[in-house]
Amino acid sequence: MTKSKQKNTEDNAEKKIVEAARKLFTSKGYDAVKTRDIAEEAGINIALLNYYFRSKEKLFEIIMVENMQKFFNGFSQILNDEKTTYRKKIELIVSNYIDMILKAPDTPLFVLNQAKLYPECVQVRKIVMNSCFMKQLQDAIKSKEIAPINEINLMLNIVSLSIFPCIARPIFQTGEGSLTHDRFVELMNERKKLIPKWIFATLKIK
Amino acid sequence: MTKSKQKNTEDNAEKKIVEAARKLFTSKGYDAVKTRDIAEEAGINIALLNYYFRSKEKLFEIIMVENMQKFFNGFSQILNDEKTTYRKKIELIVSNYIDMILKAPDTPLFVLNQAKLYPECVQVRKIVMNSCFMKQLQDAIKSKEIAPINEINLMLNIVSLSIFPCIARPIFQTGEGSLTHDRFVELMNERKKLIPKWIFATLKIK
DNA sequence: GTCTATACAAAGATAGAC
DNA sequence: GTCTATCTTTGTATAGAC
Repeated sequence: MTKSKQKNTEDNAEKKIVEAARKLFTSKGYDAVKTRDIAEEAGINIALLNYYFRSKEKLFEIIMVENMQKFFNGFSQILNDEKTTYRKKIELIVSNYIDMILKAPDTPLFVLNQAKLYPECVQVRKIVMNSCFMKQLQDAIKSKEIAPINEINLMLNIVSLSIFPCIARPIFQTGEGSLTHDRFVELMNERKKLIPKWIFATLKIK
Repeated sequence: MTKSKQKNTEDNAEKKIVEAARKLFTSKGYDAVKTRDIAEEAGINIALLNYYFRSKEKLFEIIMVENMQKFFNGFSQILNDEKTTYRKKIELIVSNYIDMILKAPDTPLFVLNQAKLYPECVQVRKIVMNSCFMKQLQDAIKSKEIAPINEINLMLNIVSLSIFPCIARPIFQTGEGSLTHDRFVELMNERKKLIPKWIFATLKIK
């Protein structure tokens, strides 16, 4: 079968194009990236991009779906795990997002920019409101274990504290005497423990 | 003086171009906006855009500076007001940002995208670390009035809780049974009171 | 100051050779 | 599958009439 003669090699053109597109689209967005940039980054000819993916738009879609999944998949799994407590879920959401951010620092801003353009593509509120996590939370409020809190507020707080620091990082990372990469990683790893503590403290307020 | 014959009218072309550019650049960014879009939005000919501003880039710079000032000016003023306590400063930062966000909801994401492209243009860490607010905070820690907390963490928490919800709004605002505009405004106004409470709660943790 | 027309440049997509 | 060459479309900037 001559068709699959390239399937075994690791760095074929198709793969290199996707990798280049992932890097560029994720960090700069659709409009700022030119097909010629992708071709150069991948070390191939522009014509090949169209040969494999038909258009810039189709290629972008692949990268967008990838990023959306990276951003939301772990999240909804954690929220609906019947075996963990709501407190454990909070810890897991935080560490899950911080790990993701340290590995793929461009993904959050990419996803948020995309979500602004196409809000209809992202359906998080429903996922959150119908989740196992929400039920556990409402039970804890009913039994007076924790003080009443608006569920949207709580969810916003958890993701804000986890994700925003990575988005705002360029603002805090100025020239001299500033937040180095290593220090930032250290800080975010500390926050894995601290954010759940802070969140639990807010749940005690009457 | 024939030169200023248009200065008095309210809706001259120059002004209309800036307004159109503000709207489009702030919501979509530099690359996604075409000069023809701006001209159409302003109801003028493309040629006029070049006549008044020489290029798309120069026009963009005007809008960028506007947005940066909108985002940072109030912030550094509040941080350095000698007459307010650190607790009052926290309340003011929160309500200042939430007010700004409700009035100009596109500005935060615009600024963060810009800051990522040109981190050297934004010098916030220095402003925060050398501020009156920081000194007051360190005094409060020394006198055991509050538990020790990393200053960067505290600052991150305050701005995360205030700003992120507006950036993440499209994610939570799905089709049916969802966060309407009015409900969002209400929620954010509630958060003006709640965020300082939450922050103060975290300052009590040993 | 404002418009029309147009030049000039960049970007996306395709045909056809190898 | 990959390249060169080229076409089309789109975007930016300018010249010149009114």
